[in-house]
Order: sequence, then C-alpha cells, then structure tokens
Amino acid sequence: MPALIPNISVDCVIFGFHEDTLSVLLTKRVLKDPKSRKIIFSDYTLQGHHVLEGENLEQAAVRVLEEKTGLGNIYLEQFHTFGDTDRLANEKDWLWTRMHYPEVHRHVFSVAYYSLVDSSRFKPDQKHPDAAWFPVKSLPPLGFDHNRMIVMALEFLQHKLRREPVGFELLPEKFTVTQLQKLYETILDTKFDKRNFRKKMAQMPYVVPIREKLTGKAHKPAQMYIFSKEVYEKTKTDNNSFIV
Amino acid sequence: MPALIPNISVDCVIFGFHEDTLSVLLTKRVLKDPKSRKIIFSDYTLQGHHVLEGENLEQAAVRVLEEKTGLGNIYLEQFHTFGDTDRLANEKDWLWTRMHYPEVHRHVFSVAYYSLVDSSRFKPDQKHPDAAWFPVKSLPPLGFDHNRMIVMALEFLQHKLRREPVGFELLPEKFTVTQLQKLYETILDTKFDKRNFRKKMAQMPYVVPIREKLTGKAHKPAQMYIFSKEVYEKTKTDNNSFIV
DNA sequence: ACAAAAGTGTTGAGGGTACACCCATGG
DNA sequence: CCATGGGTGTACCCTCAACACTTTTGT
Repeated sequence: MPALIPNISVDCVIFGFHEDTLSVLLTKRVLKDPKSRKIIFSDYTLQGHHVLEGENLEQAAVRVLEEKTGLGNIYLEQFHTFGDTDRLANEKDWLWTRMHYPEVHRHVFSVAYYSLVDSSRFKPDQKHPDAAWFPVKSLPPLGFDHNRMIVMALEFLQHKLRREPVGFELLPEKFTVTQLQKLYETILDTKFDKRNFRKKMAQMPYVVPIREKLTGKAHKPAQMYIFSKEVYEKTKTDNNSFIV
Repeated sequence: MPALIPNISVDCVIFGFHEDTLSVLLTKRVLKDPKSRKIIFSDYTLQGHHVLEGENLEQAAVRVLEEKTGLGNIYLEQFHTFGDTDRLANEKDWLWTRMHYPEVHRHVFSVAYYSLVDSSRFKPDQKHPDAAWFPVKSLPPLGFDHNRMIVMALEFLQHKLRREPVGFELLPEKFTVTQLQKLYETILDTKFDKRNFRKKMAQMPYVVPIREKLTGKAHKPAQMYIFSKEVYEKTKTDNNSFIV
C-alpha cells in the first residue's frame, strides 16, 4: 500500500433509505489509553481516509467506499471541500488522529462526497462490525466536523433530487410507486398527493412497470417498477426539474 | 509571508459582464529560458496560488482575488476540487511550475472557486498588467486544466442563477431592467420576452426602483434599479426559482 | 423627423393542486 | 368480513408564453 498524503483526506456521507427513514452510515470510533486500555472516549465518524500517493481524488473516494462497506459501483458525488485550519481544533480528534496516523498533519483538507446506496445491499455485520446506519434526524455525537458535512450533504442531495432522478439509487432495483413517493417525501421533507405523484411518474418514460407485483402484504398487491437509466439518458432535456 | 503548502492550491474563475458578454479574467503566463531569455511558450491561466501554511481555504481564495485584482468584498463560491494525478501531465505546465515554485509537488490538488465581479470595478491596467478579460465564448489557449475548470464553473453559475439572484453581483450598483435581462440571456443562453421578464422583476420586492434615470442615450431614459440584499434576505423562501 | 430603446396588457393553454371512493389481498 | 394500502379521474386556478404598439429622448 502506498504512503498516504498527510494533509488530504476524503470523507463519504453514505445515505441509505430504510423504513421511510433517511440514514447515514457511520463508524464507531473508540480511543483507548494505550497502556491501561481504558476507553478515553468513543463517538462516531463518517467513512473517510487519507488520499494515497499516486491516487486520484475520486479513486480515493471509491476505495473508501469499497473498504468500509465492501460495495462497488455506487453513486458518488463530490460536493464540498473543507479546509479550515481549526478542523482538528477539538482535542479529542487530534488525539485520536495522532494515535492512529502519526504522520498526518495538523491542517488536513478534506474533500467530501456523498453517495447513495440501496441499503438492502449493506447490512452492518460480518466484516464491518463497527459500521451502522443512523437516521439523519437523530445522529449520535460525531467526531471532526462531520456534523456539518452531513448537514451540507443533505442540502446538496435535496437540490440534486429536485433536478435529476437520483432517488432510484437509494431503492432496490424493483420498487413500488409508494416507496418512491415516501423517499421523495422524506428527503425533501414534504408531502405529495398520491394521485398527483403517480401522474408525474406516468409521464416519466424511464420509470418502467414490470410484470411483477409485490405480494405477501395484507392488501392489494402493488405494481413494481424499475428505473431505466438507458431510457432516461435518451429522453432527458436540460429542462428536467424532476419534482416540484 | 508563510510558506506555501506544496500540494494544495486554489484557482478562481472570475466572471465579469461587459457589453452583453460574459468574460473571464485571465493572466498571461510566459516561460522564458533562464539563460537566453528566449520565450519558450506563452499562454493564459486563471488566477490561482497555493494555500499558505495556517490559512483557511476560503481565506486563500480571498487572498488570491485581492492580490491579482486588488478587489475586496467579492462574491465567491467554491464549486469543485480537482485532484487527478495527471493534472500536471502537460510538460509545459510542469516546466513552468518547477521554474517558479520548485518546492511544489507533482500531484497538486486544486480547490476551484468562481467569483462574480462588477467588471467596471476592475480594468486591467496599472498594477495588474498581465490580467485581461476574455469572453467565455472565445478563450485563448489555457494552461493546466483551466479550460475544464471554466466550463464547469459556468455550469455551476447557470444553476445558481436559476435558483438565486446572484446576477446583480455582475452589474454596477445601479442598473436597468434591460441590462439585467441581457445578463440572464447571456449566461443562460436563452431569450426572454421583454414584457414577461419585467413582470417577473415587478414581483421581486428586492429589485428596487430608484429616483434616477439613465439619460444621455438617444432614446427614452431608462428607470434605474438597485438590488436590496436586505429585502431579499427577509422575503426569500425556499421556493425561489428565480428565473425559468 | 427619424432612429432607437423604454415601457406597457391581454389572452389562451397547460400544468399544478385539491379532492373521495372502490379494489384486491391477508389474516 | 375487516383492515390495509393500492389504485384511479375531474374541476379549478394560476402561472407561463405569445404577441404589437406608444413613449421619450438625442441627433
């Protein structure tokens, strides 16, 4: 493994959607006293790592995703770079950093990405025991400036969602209209009329009904759809405000 | 002056608006053979510089603007960070960099900002003889990956302009509706109906008519307006798609 | 008087919003 | 048979787009 660049890192705000809730994937961080093994503090952080020598920025983000979740081929978008000198002002963060990465500088610039994951693809278990989903609305104490990063990532996601059909990245391949509507309502923090929402969908050629229904529920089975990226690319205009 | 951080720079895409044209402020770059003083090559670059030790990112961008144009208090917005390993792949760029900043690394990460300037505030002259405005539509040969940066900056500006009233930053304090319309048409590359455009303006309480008319032209004098940031902040909603 | 840009209202079409009931299934 | 979410159509309003002529000045 090449050396890491001591003053540049990437952080990933990984969004997932479960049970009508938008969540972020966080990793538990624990600092123990090296001698007594007593826990000095513990909190959570985003998935992040320093960029390696000879590595492109985006490669670094992809690598972080892959290492921390095992997932590949994920929607990823850079949204902001954080470079204040006081990013590591909190003594806890500096202590932790020095302990784990002694070569790292005091002033680290972090390029932040957000990514959208079909959360059924990642259950925190097995090889990634410290990762867990937390609802955006009730986050645990976070290290570094990661609170600010999540808030900002959410704003970027909201803007993006209004302009382009990225919501599908958060759903399983096959989904129902109600699932999609819930997703939009949750992320944009609004309510939509069921009939009007379905009318919108009906106008989008890239939301394609398939010969399958969601059965097993104590009500009428729901028609399932897939998102066709191919149709979307062919039919999109620059005029596409997706919703609202 | 503190040492510069050898692998992090900021670049500023400075937009100005003159004579119904959107322009970018570029600086002439010349590389001469140190012995013969013969010109090896010459082209243009954006305004940029490395971040200094102990300096925040945004501070660095403000400093670059101030040093290169003498202007302060300018609209500034970060839009993307460029970090490909081959950013300095072009031999010219590497040659020039080594000559002027021997301490700089081969892999430099550049945080790019765009800024909007009332172009009447900066005429390239006096203390900044190498800076000049170039229409976005006809740029000279550019160094580094600055072409890509400008293209991307323009896309961000277009999105921003549709959502928020930032166009005023490119105009003098007092302006006419026609000037504003031309600005929107130029940046968004469309045409608007004069009457419909004026109706939109009339609905915006923060575009305030003043007791002054633009005289001296061989036609009916035009009403002048100012942009009230104060009124805007008080009346804005999250629902503000500004134009189109 | 003429050129040149400023300024001004109306109409029609389309899209968005509001709203209530029946349907198919599992338990 | 009942509870649960799935699925459907219409009427109104408001916003957006299209369109042509008069006004005021400088030369």
